[in-house]
Amino acid sequence: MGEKNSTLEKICDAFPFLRDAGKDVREDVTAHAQIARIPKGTFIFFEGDECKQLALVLSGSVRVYKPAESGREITLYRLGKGDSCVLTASCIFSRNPFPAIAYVEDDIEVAAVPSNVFRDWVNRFEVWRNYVFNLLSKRLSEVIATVEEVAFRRVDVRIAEFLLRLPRTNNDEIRMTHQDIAMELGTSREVVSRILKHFEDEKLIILSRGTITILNMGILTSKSEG
Amino acid sequence: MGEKNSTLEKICDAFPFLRDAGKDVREDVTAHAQIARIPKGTFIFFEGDECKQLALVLSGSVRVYKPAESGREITLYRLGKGDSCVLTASCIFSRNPFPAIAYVEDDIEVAAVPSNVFRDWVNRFEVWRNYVFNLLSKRLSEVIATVEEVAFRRVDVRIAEFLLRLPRTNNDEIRMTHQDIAMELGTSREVVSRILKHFEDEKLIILSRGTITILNMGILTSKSEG
DNA sequence: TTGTTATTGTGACTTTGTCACAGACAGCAC
DNA sequence: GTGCTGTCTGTGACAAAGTCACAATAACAA
Repeated sequence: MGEKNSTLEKICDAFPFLRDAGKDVREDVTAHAQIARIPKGTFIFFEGDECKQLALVLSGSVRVYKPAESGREITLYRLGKGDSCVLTASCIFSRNPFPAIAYVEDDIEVAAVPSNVFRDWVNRFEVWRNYVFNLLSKRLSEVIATVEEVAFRRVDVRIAEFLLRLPRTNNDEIRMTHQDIAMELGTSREVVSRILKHFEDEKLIILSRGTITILNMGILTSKSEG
Repeated sequence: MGEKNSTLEKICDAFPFLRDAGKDVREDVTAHAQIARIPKGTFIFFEGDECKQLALVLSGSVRVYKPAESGREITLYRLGKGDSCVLTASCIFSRNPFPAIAYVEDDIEVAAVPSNVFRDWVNRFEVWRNYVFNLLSKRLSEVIATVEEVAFRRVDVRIAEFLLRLPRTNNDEIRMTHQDIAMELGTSREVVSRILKHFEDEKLIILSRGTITILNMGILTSKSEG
């Protein structure tokens, strides 16, 4: 019983609207959600032909990206705490193939719910319906923002922006290869190397194998706005 | 009464799932949906701060696009028969600004439903929930396809493809300016002119002011696949 | 040490985007 | 007709981005 409560507590932490939800909603969650861990490197959604479980993400990170034949790829969005793969589920449900790939880049903890149970929740509870709508509109906004990025913005600006919102060590170091950045932004490794080299020439960063050290935040920031 | 029935008939024509739906669903539609016409050139969604009406499109065409500061723009998707702007509605409902612009490019006929009524339908009827989910997943697939296009595919290929799926007169003429094509694909007018000129040099098309005549479908098709 | 692999650098080239124009065409006024 | 006024298209020069082939280097294991 104590364990059950801590499970619900964990889920409420990622899905705060459940705190204000009715007792029936919360009891259903307790009754059907199974906490599970999925290790880094796992590709989700494509295991079986159908997905019988829907994953509500409690922690960790899932990268959803689109690959090209050429080998290039681009990140569309990420799933984190409070997200879930309803979108994939809805694609699969409506028999459209989901047009992207998702994989776990940071071990995730999920509350797994059988698809038919989740469907039932959406049928019965408005809070779940609202959740799903909000999530879907958020996703669409993100992907539209990606369209704008690739169609209209310069790559140097996008790289500067990207570097600035990346986690850094206390020495302002970023551990990431040029290839990784290219795959994030949908460009090619050579282009990233070239532009980073320019940044280094301008004393904005220092490059070494596998790490980028940020020297001059200010100018880099102004670049990311230009 | 005969009028009411013909209204429902019109709506069923665009939303065929209503034919198989329960009597309660259909009666609600008859009771609340108002047929209206919106003329070409109207910008939708941004009239008032909130949209109190949801439009179910019966005919015509709405272009949803993203503009850039430079003046360039790109089409994200279109709404036609059987579509609706639930997405916008959901964005507005969740207080995210809708990150694009929509305007009527071909007079549309819509069944207008008050937002709160539609919300009620979604709460009560599974057919409407399914409709909304299918629509949203379709939209997302479309926008993801757009990301792939701009990130990974060559402009000449995209233009060839675009020309081939455009409506033609019986003389294989397409009435459209280079600027229009550029705005469709998210590139610039000069690039379109340049590439069309190449196509003309290769005897694939003939250019004249405001029209493009397709000469050699076969080679153009093979280009569009390359 | 030597080999192996991942990562980065580089030069030459093509494609795409930008800018600043110059013509060319259609419609309309006169 | 002539001339005016937009809109549409063409062009040349350049910058930015993507592609290709290959060299150089760092990290690391055998």
